[in-house]
Amino acid sequence: MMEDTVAVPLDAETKVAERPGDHQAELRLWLRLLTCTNMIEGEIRRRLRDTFHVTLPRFDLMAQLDKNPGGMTLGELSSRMMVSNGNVTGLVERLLAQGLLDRRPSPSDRRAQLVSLSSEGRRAFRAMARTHENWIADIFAGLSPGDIDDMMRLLGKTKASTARMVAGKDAP
Amino acid sequence: MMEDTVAVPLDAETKVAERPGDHQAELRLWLRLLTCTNMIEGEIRRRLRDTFHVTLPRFDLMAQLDKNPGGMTLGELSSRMMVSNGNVTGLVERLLAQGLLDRRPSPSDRRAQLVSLSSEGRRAFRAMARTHENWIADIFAGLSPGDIDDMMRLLGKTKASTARMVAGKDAP
DNA sequence: TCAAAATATTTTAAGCTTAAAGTATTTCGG
DNA sequence: CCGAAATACTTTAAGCTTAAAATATTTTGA
Repeated sequence: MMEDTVAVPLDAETKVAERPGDHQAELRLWLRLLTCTNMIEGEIRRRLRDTFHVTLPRFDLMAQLDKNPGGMTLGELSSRMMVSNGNVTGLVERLLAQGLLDRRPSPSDRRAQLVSLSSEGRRAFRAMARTHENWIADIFAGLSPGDIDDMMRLLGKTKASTARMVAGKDAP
Repeated sequence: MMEDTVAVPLDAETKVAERPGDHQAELRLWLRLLTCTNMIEGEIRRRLRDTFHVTLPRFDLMAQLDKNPGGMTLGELSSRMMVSNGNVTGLVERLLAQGLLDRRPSPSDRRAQLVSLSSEGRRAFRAMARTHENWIADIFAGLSPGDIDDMMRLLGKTKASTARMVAGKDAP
């Protein structure tokens, strides 16, 4: 059997199941990626809570609506946010109760409803978004513009590599 | 495109708040980092569930115990995993109920207890870890060794930059 | 047309997660 | 020694999240 054929697997796309199970570099990369992201996400959550008394999921939902002033259905929110339908149902309920959203039936589909930011919701979101943008800039202030470009490129490559594994891959 | 003179609300106050509030590059980087990490994490969760009927937090807890055969206190688990004490209490309860953990009182401190993998837990974890390692290798298969090095370095830089913001920073 | 399939949403049950408050024990300073 | 502070852990209340089942409506195809 092919033993010492270390030669770069190229794009072979053959599962890694090659020789020995030594994938320490990839494991360490994944651990660092996860730790780093969680650290940033935790800090953003903490600040949103302490400064604006809002949770990250609610902020994210409001951000989607801010980008779509015409309103969105729950299904659109669900797919844009990459979370389940039931999740969106609950988030919208709570934001409606806070008076940050408006809701109206879809004119074309009686199953669906359209939600959008209320005027209070839009005002609140704009204020939060400005500050949030500065937090993010501060967090990445240690990276040069070149670093940011490099990281964008590498993350793009990672995303593409991951996409090959998600959903099917083997499916005909 | 956006109108180009939106009169930046220049509310300064933070260090980044230089001239204009244009931190689009950093925002896009953060969005991509988050999306990429969530995509990978979601896939790993899905596979752990479908293949081994285990959740990621339980897998992570078992991984800590596998690295510490002498047993760990809940507090050690909590700080290593970077989650709250109450969270660990619940995870340990469920893993004990599954027979995957052993628990004994700490010989030196009657407030504390030591938990470790049961023999069944160790056997189960080892099997899962081997497969998990291959999943991670597959996911990052699109990155060259050089890419992995670059990404490790950039994430290290990001982590250091973030650490400056977390906990205090302004505190005297 | 009309029944079956697809779609939009809600409900349910289970688990993860946290902050804050509470309990038990240990440590420390006087 | 002894009371105060610190530490290890648990409990509680609230919210996030998902998969799966259920409901309502629309679309589709014979």
